[in-house]
Amino acid sequence: MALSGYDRGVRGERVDAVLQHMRERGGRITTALRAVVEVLDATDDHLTAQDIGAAVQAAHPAIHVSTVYRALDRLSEAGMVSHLHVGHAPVVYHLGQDDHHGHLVCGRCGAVLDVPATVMRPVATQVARDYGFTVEPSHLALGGLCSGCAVAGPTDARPSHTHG
Amino acid sequence: MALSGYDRGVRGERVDAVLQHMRERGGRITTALRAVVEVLDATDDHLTAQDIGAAVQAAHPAIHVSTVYRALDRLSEAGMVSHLHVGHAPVVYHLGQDDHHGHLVCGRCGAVLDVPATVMRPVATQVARDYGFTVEPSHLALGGLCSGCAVAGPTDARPSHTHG
DNA sequence: TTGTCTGCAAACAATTTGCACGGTA
DNA sequence: TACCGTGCAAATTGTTTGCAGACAA
Repeated sequence: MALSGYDRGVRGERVDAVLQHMRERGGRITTALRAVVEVLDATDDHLTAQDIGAAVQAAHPAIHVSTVYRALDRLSEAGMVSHLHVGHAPVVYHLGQDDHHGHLVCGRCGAVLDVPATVMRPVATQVARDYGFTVEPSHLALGGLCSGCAVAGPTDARPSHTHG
Repeated sequence: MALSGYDRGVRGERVDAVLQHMRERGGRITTALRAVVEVLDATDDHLTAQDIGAAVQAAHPAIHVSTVYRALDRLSEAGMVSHLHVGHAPVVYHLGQDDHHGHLVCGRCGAVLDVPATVMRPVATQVARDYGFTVEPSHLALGGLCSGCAVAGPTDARPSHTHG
């Protein structure tokens, strides 16, 4: 899912770029950190911490989920990873600061589609004017049904716990 | 917070209307159910289950939080109550099916502002056309900063756990 | 009377944290 | 070598569930 409608950089190269950035920031490049970044880089999906943990452990069984959380924290602070709250499901993470896009979250299958921030701009402008509310495109999520699920009927925004 | 920009019906009358609806639906009108509805009716705020539990227990100490959850479930199924996921904070509930409005969620103070669905319509239309995605206005939340918090600087959408 | 709801406690899932140790710089 | 980052286990938080009893209809 999470079919990116636009370019997000060349896969693989991104891993090095991110790690380089983390290094310059004074952080240490550990096995866990690298593994997390690689997992995130290897997919267009928006992954939960558990998803990432499982993927990381496939290669490095000793790496604990709590370490994944801490790596994600570190990456978030550095602005290299963003998170998104999708309904009642766990938080999903993805590579890159997403200042430049919003999200469409399917309430049925849990898919997350990225949309350029430009789509959101009109609403952002209007609520700024009418409510004094500053929309942060990065933390923007529109609930609804993706094209695949729309044919299956309405939703209660209560998808099964697994997503994707 | 949650300054309703439009009318939501006369307070108090709503309680009876909701309970009446529940009765007609075949449900039983218990002390807990009535208390939950009254709490929701008494505020424009969007309350967490814990908030509601506390308020309910002020009048009826014996009523358990799990009962509040079950009452909210019942009310949700009946379409009398809607819930909203705000960032990493707990789910908030409010009276009325909110098919007709969206939400602005402040990432700093946790305030939830209601906005008429019309504001969201342009985006809804555009993503429907471009992505085949059907936006459900009820499950729509724009993250950002409310007017009060905007002056205090940017956010990480990581407010303190308590909100309001 | 009867079956829905409730109270309680325990289960659960996601995430965080304290502490001593290990590995990166 | 000096710390940052890690592993583990335990604590937290929000929410759900099983069960026996209570109460609305």
